[in-house]
Amino acid sequence: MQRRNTRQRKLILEVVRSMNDHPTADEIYLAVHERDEHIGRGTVYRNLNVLADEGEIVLLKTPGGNRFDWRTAEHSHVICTACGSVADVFLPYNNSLDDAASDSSGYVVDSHYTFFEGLCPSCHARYNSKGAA
Amino acid sequence: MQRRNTRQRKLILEVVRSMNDHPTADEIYLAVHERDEHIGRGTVYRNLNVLADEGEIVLLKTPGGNRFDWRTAEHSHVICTACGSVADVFLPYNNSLDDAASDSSGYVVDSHYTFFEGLCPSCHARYNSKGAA
DNA sequence: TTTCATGCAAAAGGTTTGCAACATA
DNA sequence: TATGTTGCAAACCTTTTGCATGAAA
Repeated sequence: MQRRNTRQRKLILEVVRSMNDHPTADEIYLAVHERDEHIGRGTVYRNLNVLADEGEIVLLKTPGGNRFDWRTAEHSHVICTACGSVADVFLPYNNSLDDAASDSSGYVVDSHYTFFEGLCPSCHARYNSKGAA
Repeated sequence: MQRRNTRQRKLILEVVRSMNDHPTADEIYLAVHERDEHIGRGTVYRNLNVLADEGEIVLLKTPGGNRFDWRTAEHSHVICTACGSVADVFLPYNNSLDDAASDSSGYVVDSHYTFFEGLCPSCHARYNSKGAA
């Protein structure tokens, strides 16, 4: 299937690249919709999948919805267990883990990703000031 | 909120413990429903969350639905990218990663989980015999 | 008896899809 | 001109929720 570089696809990629966080699909739809109110959700969701497929952006499956990241270099993520915000974590990729996992599971493992959980700076500050653990 | 150990809750826990894979919430509902056709989805989903909350079982968020695992000891998982099946991976937990992630992100990281991707034995065999990479 | 939990069905939240009209190559 | 893509709305799937009824403690 030969792909077409439509006006909409270009706009969606541009918008994702302009967003600094790790927006959910719907947040991207909202941002795109602000720039062109005739673009539908279907188009945005479809194109996000296409772009992720092509490697233009990275799909990040998180509880509460798929998120997308324009940084395609290998890196991990941390999610705030209080507010759900996501940030980047740059750590060296440990290839040997995949081999160890293959041995342990019997699957042919070719990759892994690590998801960290914790509190973002502002939630941490808030919890601390309220005295909760 | 004082919890009650209802007939339904006991049955649901029993069913999860009897399932060897990593069943999705709905698969568990189906299995429970086979034993008592009056139990509703709401009850099963509610109780799975309660049980996970209490630490009786472990909630595993995967694309395509939440899965549950009766093995509560720390371990990782591998998912087959072809058929979606999930298996256990027993690897030592690397505490130092959390510190490194804290440094990298600015979050206060307290845990992480690693998700492996690959092919399960039967999908691997199938792909190989068909000649695909 | 008190109040937490159930069963049912409806709602919610996120994503995908069918299809006729449209636009890109 | 051929066919991938859009826009719209409806369908889907998984999970949550409202509420009257039922059952643990």
